[in-house]
Formats: sequence, C-alpha cells, structure tokens
Amino acid sequence: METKPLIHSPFEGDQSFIRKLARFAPLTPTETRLLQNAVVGQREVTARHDILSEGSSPTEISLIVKGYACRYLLLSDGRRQITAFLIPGDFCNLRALHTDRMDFGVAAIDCCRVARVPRQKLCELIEKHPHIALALWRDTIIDAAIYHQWLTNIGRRSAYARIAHLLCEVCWRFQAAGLLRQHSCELPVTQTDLADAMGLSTVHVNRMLQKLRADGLIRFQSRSLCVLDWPRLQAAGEFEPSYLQLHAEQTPRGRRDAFLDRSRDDKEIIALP
Amino acid sequence: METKPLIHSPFEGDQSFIRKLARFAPLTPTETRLLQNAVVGQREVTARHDILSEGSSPTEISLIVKGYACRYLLLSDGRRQITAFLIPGDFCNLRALHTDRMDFGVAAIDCCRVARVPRQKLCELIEKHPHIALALWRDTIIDAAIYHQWLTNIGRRSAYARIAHLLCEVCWRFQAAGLLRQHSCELPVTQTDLADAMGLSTVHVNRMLQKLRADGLIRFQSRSLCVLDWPRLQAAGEFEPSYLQLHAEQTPRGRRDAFLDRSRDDKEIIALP
DNA sequence: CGCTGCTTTGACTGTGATCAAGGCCTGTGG
DNA sequence: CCACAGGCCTTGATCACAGTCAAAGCAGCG
Repeated sequence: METKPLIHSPFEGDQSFIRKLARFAPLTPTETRLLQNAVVGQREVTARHDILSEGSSPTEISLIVKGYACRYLLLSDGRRQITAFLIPGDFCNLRALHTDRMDFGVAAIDCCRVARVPRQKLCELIEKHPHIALALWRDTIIDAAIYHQWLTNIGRRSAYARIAHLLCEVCWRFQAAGLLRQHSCELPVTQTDLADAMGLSTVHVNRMLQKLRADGLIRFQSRSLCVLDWPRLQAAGEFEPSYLQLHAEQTPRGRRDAFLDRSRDDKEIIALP
Repeated sequence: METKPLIHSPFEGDQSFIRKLARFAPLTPTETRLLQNAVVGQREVTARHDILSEGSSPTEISLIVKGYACRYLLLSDGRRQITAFLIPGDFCNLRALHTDRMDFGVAAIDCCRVARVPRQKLCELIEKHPHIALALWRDTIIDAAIYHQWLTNIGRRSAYARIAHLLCEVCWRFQAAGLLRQHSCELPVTQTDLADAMGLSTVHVNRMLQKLRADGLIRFQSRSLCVLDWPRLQAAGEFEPSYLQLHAEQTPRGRRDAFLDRSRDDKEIIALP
C-alpha cells in the first residue's frame, strides 16, 4: 500500500478510498483532487467506541482511514446485530447524503482513524460531476450486494458454513485493500462480534471456530487469521466472490466516458493466492 | 390509485414509480416526462415464473407495474432465500446500472406486469440530470435500509417476532403505495415464501401464523391479510417504521434545488390508521 | 499482582427443523 | 357433475442445532 503524501489534502492522508472509488468509475485527475480536497479532517476513535451513534444526525460523511469498524443495530433487549464490517476505504454513512437520521450505529472494533467529508461539499461535487455520483452510488450498490449475501448466509446456512463464508468474504475484501499477506490478516474481532454478525451465540461461534481449526481450514488466534486451506474453506462456506465486484482493475483512462458500454464479458478476477 | 393516461408514454402506464421517486427528490415536470419516456414497453409474467434470472445480463432495468414479486437467491442444495418483496413502483434490478451480471433472481409472486427501461437511456438521463440520479440512488439506499432491518430481523429475533416485523413492513409499504384499505391488503405470498424470506421452515411459519391469529393480531386467509391489532403487532415485531423513509410527502416545489439543506427535523410521518 | 475482557468447557434446554401424512381447496378434464 | 391432480395448509412426532447458564482458564495491562 503505497502512501504518497497528498499535496492538496490538509493531512498526510491515505488514498484508499480514492483507489476504491476509481475501481467503480474511472475518475479524472481533477475529480480525484476534488475528492481529496473534500476531506476536512481526521479523528481517532478508540476501540469499542462509537464512531457514529444511532439516532444522531451527522452533517458529515465519515470514512475509515485506518482500523476496523462495524455497522450495528441494537434491539431493545440489548441484543446486537452487526450488519457490516468496515475496513480502510469504506464509508460509514454514505446514506447520510439522502437521509438525516442515522438508523444504525457505527462502532470502532480496534482503534480507528476516521476522516470526515462535509455532506454539503460532497453534494456539490455530486451535482457537478456525474462520475463522482456514479462512483459513490456504486459503493452503495456493492454494500447492498453484501447485505444480500449476508441475508442468505444468516437465513439459510448452518453456523459452520456461515462463519466460513464470512471469513472468505473478509479475506477477499482485505485482499483488494492490500491488507492480506500470505493468506493471513489482522482480524481484531472478538468471537462475540462474529456471533453478533452472524446471528449466533458466542458459545456456538467458539465451538464452530474450533471445528474449523480442527478441520485444518484456518488458524485464528490473538486477533490474527490465517487461512490454511482455501479451497475447502470456500467450499465449506459455498463462497462465490463475484458479488464483491473485485475486478482486476483500473479501467483504462481512455474509456472513462464509456461507462455505458463497458465490456459485458467478465473482467479478469483477482485470484486469491 | 388514479391512473391518468400518460401522453408521452408508449403505453397506458402507471406512474407509481414516478410518484415514488418524487418522494425522494423533487423532480421537475421535464424530468418527470423524460423518465416516463424512458419506459419502452411492458410484458406480463405469470405467477411463479422468473422476471429476471440469476446469471443473466439484462440491458434493461425492469420495474414492477402491477403485481408482486421477490428477489431471491438459490443455494446449491435447492434452499432459497428471498431477500426482498417488490411491489408496484419498485425497480427489480437498478443494480444493473452498475454491474452486468445479475447475482440474484427476480420472480413473480402472482401475475405481474413489468415495464422496461433501457439501461443506456437511463444512464443518459443520469448524466444530464443529477436529480434523477439522486432519486434513483435514494431508491438504492432505501433498499439497503430494508436489508439492514431484515438482517437484524433474521439474525436476532424469534420466529414470531420476525413474522410480525415483516407483516408490519409490508403493510407500511403497501400503505405508501396506496395498496392498503381498511387495514387490509392482498398478500398472495405462500407460507413457503414467508419461510424463505425469514429463514424459517414452512411448518414453523404455519405454526407462528396460527399463533398470531390466535393472539388476535391478524387475519390471514385466502391470500388476504388483515391487521386486527396494530399496536400489538408492531410491539410483537418491535417494528419502528422510520427506516422506510415514508414521509408525508411532496417537498414543496420551490425548494427543489435545496436538497442539501432540507430540514433536519422530522417530516410528518404517515400514521397508519 | 489482581483486574478486566476474552476464550473455553460442560450440562442442560428449547426453538425451530425435519419427516411424514392427511385435509382442503381450486382448477381441469372426462 | 364428478373424479382427479396439484398446490397449499395443517398436524403430529421426533430430532438436532444452537441458545442459555454457569464457571473456570488465560491473556494482557495498569
């Protein structure tokens, strides 16, 4: 992950979100610069604290720069459902562009650096630059595709398969974000987090993780995940990564206005090592 | 549901989708007309048949004009997860604007009339009319908000509460679409459909529906749902409708360019009778 | 050290799945 | 008009996956 300092940005930032957006809809250098300039500042959020609270009405869009976070929803009896894991480059609340009240919370899983983009600035960009709107919209759409998968995962798969599926998804996203090394990644989630994400109890997650370990599919200790047997892990989770839209990359610049007729046939898919 | 014939549209169409979009971002008469003209034709799909198949690459966006449909995903062993119910005015595959391959199927629940909008036409509109892009994007966002709720519903609520929650959601959406009359609506879904939507078995759905009936919350027979006790049904499902964004209506025309500073305080919510 | 938070274990329970059969309704064809 | 078939709903019996409760081990950390 090369981190060239950004000239126009008020902080020594990270471009992961730009790179991610560029994957969706090619951006001109001007558009890239405008997006970078829209970022107004960063803050640190300590582990296990809210980045955005349910019910608040933020006037800024937040963006994970470093660390891991999750979207969650709380029920009246204290049960929690995690609806998404967020990694560097992910927007917390793009939805705030269209709605005022947060109807979910966002919490830091480990210590996070969070950047802010004023809603108004982003709206101005959107109105003037359709490609930026498109790129952001696509982000929303991929979010929705992930929700889709989680729904079938939670609704129709066994606990064992669910966890396998989730781990596969996480690895693929990490891979695309340059956070995977040698089949391994930092994964500072607790078993309770996994349970809340997959609609299971902590105890049962513990037992299923043990089984995954016993079956030789993964190693998962001290907040670090290592996949030992990709084919079998993917098979166990019936995982099929196309919904993540992780194409191998960077539509050529010359075609930037041709988003309508981008080739129908599949772009090369990044094969996980 | 008044159905004034549309002058510029090639068919005696229905404007429900325009009305729905207008709820999100006020459209000028010109924009409305452009959208209506983008619709190229309709087709009938018989009950229980695919409107769009998983794996296909449609070049058109489909739109439910009449009838009910669902998005679904099939697992290798034949299990099915329904991820959304679609009613008149809903887009089946807006996602196709950004991705070629359908990664889910859409099936008609009863006999459906489906309108088509060529992707290219819609893309042209989007590029030239940021408000149309915004309105469609918002549609995607509300879809995502519904997925969010379904996730917590399936992940963390009991079968009884899940079904209650789903029925509440359906009623509110029907209400907004003018399909609810006297606390009653047509609901041609089978108990198997409900089961596939909520991650339950058909048998268990049957028993929970019986309990909901026995408790005096609903009547549900011959494809027609009647809610007998709103407060208790909402309580049973812990239902809280704000995520559906069904505000009472029609932001005044004069403010149409002011989507940035729409009032932060809550718009009046339609109270269900 | 002794917290505190996370993981692990065991015993027990229960929600909801599975299997199987029968009933009911509607549409169809003889 | 009746017989039949195919969906769909309903019921009962049994089973298992996963939840709950409780307690003990194990870090890391101030």
